[in-house]
Amino acid sequence: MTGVRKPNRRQSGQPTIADVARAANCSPMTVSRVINNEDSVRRDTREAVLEAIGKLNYRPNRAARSLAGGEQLRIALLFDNPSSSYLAEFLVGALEEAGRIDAQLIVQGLGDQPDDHGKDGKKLIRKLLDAGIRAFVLPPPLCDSQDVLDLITNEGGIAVAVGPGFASGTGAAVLIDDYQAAYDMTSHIIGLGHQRIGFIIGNPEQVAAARRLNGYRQAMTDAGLAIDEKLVVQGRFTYRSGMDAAERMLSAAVPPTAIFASNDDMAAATVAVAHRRHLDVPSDITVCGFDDTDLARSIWPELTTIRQPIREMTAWAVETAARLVRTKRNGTRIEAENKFMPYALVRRESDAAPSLASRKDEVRP
Amino acid sequence: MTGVRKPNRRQSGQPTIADVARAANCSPMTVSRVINNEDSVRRDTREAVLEAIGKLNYRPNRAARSLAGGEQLRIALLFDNPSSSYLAEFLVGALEEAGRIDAQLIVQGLGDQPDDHGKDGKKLIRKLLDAGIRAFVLPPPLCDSQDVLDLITNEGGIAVAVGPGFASGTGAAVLIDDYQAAYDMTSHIIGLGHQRIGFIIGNPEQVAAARRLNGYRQAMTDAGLAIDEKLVVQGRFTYRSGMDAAERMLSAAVPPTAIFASNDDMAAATVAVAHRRHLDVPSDITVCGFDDTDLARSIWPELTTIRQPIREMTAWAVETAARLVRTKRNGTRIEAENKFMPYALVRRESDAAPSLASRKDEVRP
DNA sequence: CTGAAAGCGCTTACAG
DNA sequence: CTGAAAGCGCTTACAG
Repeated sequence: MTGVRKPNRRQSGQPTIADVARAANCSPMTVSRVINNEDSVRRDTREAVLEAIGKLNYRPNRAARSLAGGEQLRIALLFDNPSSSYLAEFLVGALEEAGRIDAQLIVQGLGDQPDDHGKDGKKLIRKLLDAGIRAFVLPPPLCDSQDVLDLITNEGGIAVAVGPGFASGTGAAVLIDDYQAAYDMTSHIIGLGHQRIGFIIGNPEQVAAARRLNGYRQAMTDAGLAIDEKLVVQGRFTYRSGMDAAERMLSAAVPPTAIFASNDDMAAATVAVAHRRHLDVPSDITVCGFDDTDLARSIWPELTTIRQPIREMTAWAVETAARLVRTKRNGTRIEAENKFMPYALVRRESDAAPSLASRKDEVRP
Repeated sequence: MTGVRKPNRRQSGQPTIADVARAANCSPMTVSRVINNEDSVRRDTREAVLEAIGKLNYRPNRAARSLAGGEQLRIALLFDNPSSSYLAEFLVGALEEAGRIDAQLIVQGLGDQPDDHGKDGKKLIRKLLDAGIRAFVLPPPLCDSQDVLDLITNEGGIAVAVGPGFASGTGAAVLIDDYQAAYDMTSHIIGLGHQRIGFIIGNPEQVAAARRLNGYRQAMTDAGLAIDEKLVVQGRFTYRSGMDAAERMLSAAVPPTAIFASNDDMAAATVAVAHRRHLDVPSDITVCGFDDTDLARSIWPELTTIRQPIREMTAWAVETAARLVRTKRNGTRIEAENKFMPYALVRRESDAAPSLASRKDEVRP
């Protein structure tokens, strides 16, 4: 009477798709369909399955899923950002999310040649596409390159941009409202009483840099303040470029009483230049940054700056990349998707009202 | 004559364990044994398998492995380092290696409460152990806590330390010779002509901090220079602690002509304090750091410092953690293992010979 | 709209 | 030291 004893190799004791099928009185196949959101399931069948899933607290086994599906969800995470504190946040956010959704992250830097990014990036992406990777998470300036985006799209890949100037037409993008953030910071500085406010522009390859510049300009205009074009200086988001820009501005016949650098590296450089010229920050000059990287708290005085939720942004990017790959595989059309995240103005010690000494130099409108 | 056509569901075209078995003229089982480093495989069999693996460029399918094995190689990567440029390097090294060996990384930060690390760390590690994770890669100061190490060992886990003061008795450690590196830097400063050289000590919880201090002391003594204990000041590896220490030293009746801060954050703070006091670096005072984080190149002047190969160190740690877990699973006894990596003194712009003005203040021995 | 069968690529549990 | 069989938990490819 005794049948062959089936060896039990189940480890976890977790319910399986078969358990759910039994509880819902259907086949495992139907459960699978419900899990994967296919719409060819009758409404009440679906509901019964969902109820069983809930009751049993069933969670699909990811390993089985990817083995059977012949897929392994691999997401390439390219980075190229000069700021390693940005990078650290970027990576941590991605790793946490990848762990959550069981995606494998392929992390690749773009080398250290500062001006070859376009080419390097395309070469690397081509290699990854050849290796069968279809999902890419791209930080700026890579995600601002239409060439790069086109390359990925043409090969059937998915690109999710983190912090671009605009969303790509074929993928998704997560960003903050750089324009509004710069507008807010500029208004904050104006609110302190400053009128001659300098601005250091970021890397011209990044659209976000232009948006920050526009925010500054509009805030100045809205406050009825004239913009002295000598005080709007091109930088490249690097420390070195910030030093050059600050030197130029502080050598002006009538120097600014405040400088808004469009990232923290350039703001830190501005503080260093000010100190070298024996100017106190903030009593002689206000300096504000953007990004709230570690550097903002690793210099003295600590920087007033704009904080982006970088971790959350990358996490969203990874999750979205995974989702879009699945969507695409199902043949569903993908709509461009933009996700705006909140930012915050973080006030620290590098800003203050202009001193009387500097005020008398000001050109009143 | 036509048999049943077997549907082919293979997607990737990647070679499987069966392909390797065919090429090596053995069973899949034997290939599996070789992959998993079991030692019950005859030498020439193993070699044939390895050759086939190499020739076919075979990579085990992760999903199949964890589905069949009921488990997945998961390595917890804990971090707690205040420096995000260190963290970025740390993560990139780990990710690259994890991709290579196909391990899943569980990345966890220890929160932001600065003084609760011991407790927090233990709690988190216990949670991870409960979740079945057996491999841990730990940076300082976590890896310097015997409590933490014991906890992991007692639960049958493996700990690999990155940059500890000493190797744990039950796991492995990868480090540089902090003592010798500090000795070299001190000798370098002495070689420039300095005699009053201050030193800022790091976090007392980290054994590496003490080693750096010892290197400094020995180099001074070997050069026949007296150490003024007023110029050996306790810091905590943070920017803030570096500022306090530098303030103290530069307020001394006879201030130093050079300061060797035992990490870059404290060195950067020292430069800021010097600037605030209108001292030029390096013409008025030499400042050197340790670690060569991004910060070293994000301030002006750029710091002369000691570079550690952090990426390589973490990569080794991940690889070793994976290897030790497998070894342990096989029941083989694990020997403590120490890996020393090379370091380099990177000379930049923050050091110079002492000026004549400062020389005349010096106490000649 | 639903299901029975076969298979994904590996490992466990035996057996020799 | 080596291998044949069965199974991990899911999905694909068919068939109705």
